[in-house]
Amino acid sequence: MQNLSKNQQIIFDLIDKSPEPLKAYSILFSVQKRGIKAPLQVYRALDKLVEIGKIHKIESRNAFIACQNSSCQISKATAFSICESCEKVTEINNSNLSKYLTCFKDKNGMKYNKYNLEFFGLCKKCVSKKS
Amino acid sequence: MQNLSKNQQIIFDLIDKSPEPLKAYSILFSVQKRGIKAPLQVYRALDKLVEIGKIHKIESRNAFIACQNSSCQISKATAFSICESCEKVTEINNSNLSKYLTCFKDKNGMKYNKYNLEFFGLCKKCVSKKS
DNA sequence: ATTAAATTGTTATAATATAACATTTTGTAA
DNA sequence: TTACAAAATGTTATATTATAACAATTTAAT
Ligand SMILES: [Zn+2]
Ligand SMILES: [Zn+2]
Ligand SMILES: [Zn+2]
Ligand SMILES: [Zn+2]
Repeated sequence: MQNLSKNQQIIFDLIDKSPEPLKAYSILFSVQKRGIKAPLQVYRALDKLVEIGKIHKIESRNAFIACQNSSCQISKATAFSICESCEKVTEINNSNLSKYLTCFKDKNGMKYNKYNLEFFGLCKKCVSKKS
Repeated sequence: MQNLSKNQQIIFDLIDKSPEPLKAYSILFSVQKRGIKAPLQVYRALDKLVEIGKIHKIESRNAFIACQNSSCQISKATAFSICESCEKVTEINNSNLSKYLTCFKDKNGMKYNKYNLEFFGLCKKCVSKKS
């Protein structure tokens, strides 16, 4: 794995330190003091980081999170749990699940080489708050 | 299931007839001749149609497709296959898969009440074209 | 008839993402 | 070490997707 470029490193560090998924323009705002001034600079770094599997995009939220697995095969098999109340997102690392989905074949005979799964619900904290 | 309103019906008909997922602004363009002139009118109808399970949003494409199952429990359990070459999208109706995912519990103990799964690959047509 | 909920209409604006082009840096191989 | 190609950067403008705010109208149940 090659080193990250300057912009990629700045943006990865920010996402990696964040306890929650970050949106592109909130990233842009945060890194402006470090010389990254335009949306494209952010999006290009994000694209690359996604491509090499260091971060993932949470599609339903248009937000980015650092890979918590180090075992996602370059973002080809991703699963997340999302709390609909506090918006906490956790990457799921479950070998049974990933095996099941990686091997899954539908009737149409199509061969899949990638999947993304998002679960929604209430995290433990939010469940207890409501009761 | 109550009847759809005028705007909802117009927009559902369009999506239902389309062989491919439709994007909001392409829908807007198509229904302007029928008196729907503003983005919000489209988005409101889309929101409602998603809510009642008549259509689904393909999150990775920001596009909408009619439900092909009639058995999606109000969009609480959705799975799609997406061809990365021709962008054909098919809703997967596989009881084994839906059972597995509906019952899935991760170590974190979080209880899920909804999921969305998107598979990516090459459809049969596109596979044979490349060989 | 009364009323609440849902839907519609409308203008403006926010948020997300890419096009196009020029320049610089980095890695690699003659 | 020079020459070349690939990757990354910088910059301006613009395209695409989505929501805020407010007023009016329609629908459906008492
Ligand atoms: Zn990961
Ligand atoms: Zn929560
Ligand atoms: Zn469906
Ligand atoms: Zn295809």
